Amino acid sequence: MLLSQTEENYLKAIYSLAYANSNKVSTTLISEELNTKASSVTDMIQKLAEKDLVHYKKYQGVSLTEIGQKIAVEIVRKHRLWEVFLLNKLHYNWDEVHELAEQLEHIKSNTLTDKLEAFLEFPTHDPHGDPIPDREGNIKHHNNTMLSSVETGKFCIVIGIKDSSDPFLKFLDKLQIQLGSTLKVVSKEPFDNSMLVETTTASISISNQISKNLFVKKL
Amino acid sequence: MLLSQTEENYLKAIYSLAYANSNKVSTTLISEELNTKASSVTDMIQKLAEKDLVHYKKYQGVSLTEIGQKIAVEIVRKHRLWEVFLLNKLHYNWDEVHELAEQLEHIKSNTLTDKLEAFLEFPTHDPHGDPIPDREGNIKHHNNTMLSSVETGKFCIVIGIKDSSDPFLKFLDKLQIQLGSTLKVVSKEPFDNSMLVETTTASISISNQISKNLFVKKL
DNA sequence: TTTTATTTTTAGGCTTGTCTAAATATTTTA
DNA sequence: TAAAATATTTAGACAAGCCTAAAAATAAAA
Repeated sequence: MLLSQTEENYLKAIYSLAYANSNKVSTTLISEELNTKASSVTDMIQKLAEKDLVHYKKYQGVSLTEIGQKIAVEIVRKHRLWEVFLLNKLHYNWDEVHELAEQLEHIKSNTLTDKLEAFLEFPTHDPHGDPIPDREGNIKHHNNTMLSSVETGKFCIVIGIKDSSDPFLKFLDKLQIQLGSTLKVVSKEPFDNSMLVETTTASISISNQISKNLFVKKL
Repeated sequence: MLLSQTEENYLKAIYSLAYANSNKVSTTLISEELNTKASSVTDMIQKLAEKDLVHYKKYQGVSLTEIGQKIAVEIVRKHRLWEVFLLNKLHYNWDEVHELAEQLEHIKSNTLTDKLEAFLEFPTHDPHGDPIPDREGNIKHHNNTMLSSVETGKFCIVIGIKDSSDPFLKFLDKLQIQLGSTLKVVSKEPFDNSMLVETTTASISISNQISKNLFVKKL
């Protein structure tokens, strides 16, 4: 089945929203995700339903069919592999790769994704710490420990981030916090839940808003 | 200026046709190149003329403006760099890269092309032997010696091909003729202008149609 | 439970890029 | 150079994806 970029973007949007909102997704939610109007979403949903890519009953919201889900995961796979390429090979910063990957994920080829994956030596996670689905669409979800829940005095490694917004990524760049950075929680401030953290190079204060958005692995 | 993929493809088509046909290009020629109808071409030409990307007077054919030419060369640059990537890094065959590069050349980014070029270590030619324009759009054209004009007994190296059609590329693959292959012209047949040629591994008969399409450097 | 507010869908319209068919220009040929 | 052939342009239509405005359905509040 050959889909337009737009159709692919709808599937991807539904996929990520369904993941965050337990399956059924509303028209409005999709329209916000894609910066379109609800009426446009309805149009496209009906088109996708005709192609058996989504389950749809009027006024009841949408969910992906098995095929729709499979395609969505393939796009996610492509997106994340390209992100790795851009970061590891072309030396982009991790806050720059997303926008470009949004374009590259739509390149059509039977062989490209697998060749790219092999060239990158089968990475398991993208620069944001999100897992890369394998050829069959299987995804290994990493654990959900946030920096905010690490105890005082303990060490941990940054393995991913929850909020991939541009300002947040730029902020992390400034703090010199990267995937794989080792952090030590020196102290916590009960008043505002901020914490004092040591990196290998500096000692920094991190607000609760930040620490709730950093996935870590405890050491 | 932000152009659609379609607009970019028109500029590229006009560019390569103008190169082969001394500047002015006819509507029909473009329609054949792009597999559309002449009327569609007229529509698009008028749109491109409004944007000052082509010179156009009714019934008189089109040519690229300076800006149009600049954009066309940028697309060619991107196309050829991606071809090198696909061949050198992802290990595609040279008859497979063109179609994929047709997609990749439309990826929009201010920085991607230059980063890709650096990653590939500033290649000067693509897998078909065509020169890669530099950042400023300068192109080094290679010499025009065809295999058909090499004298009996002389050696030469394959540096490019004229006709990049899929069957031709596949045929070269089968003959194990690649960029950089050394050939020796053993004998020529005056009757049909075919020639007997020795590669490092075999001795093959090459028709005039083939030998007229292979750029070589005499040794 | 009935009214009010919100969400979703329908209806009709717009743009891009394409098409066919008809009209107009240019080129070729006799 | 006039008639015939060919090339180009115009006119009108269509699909994809989007929009606004209005109608219909659902959810929330009184």
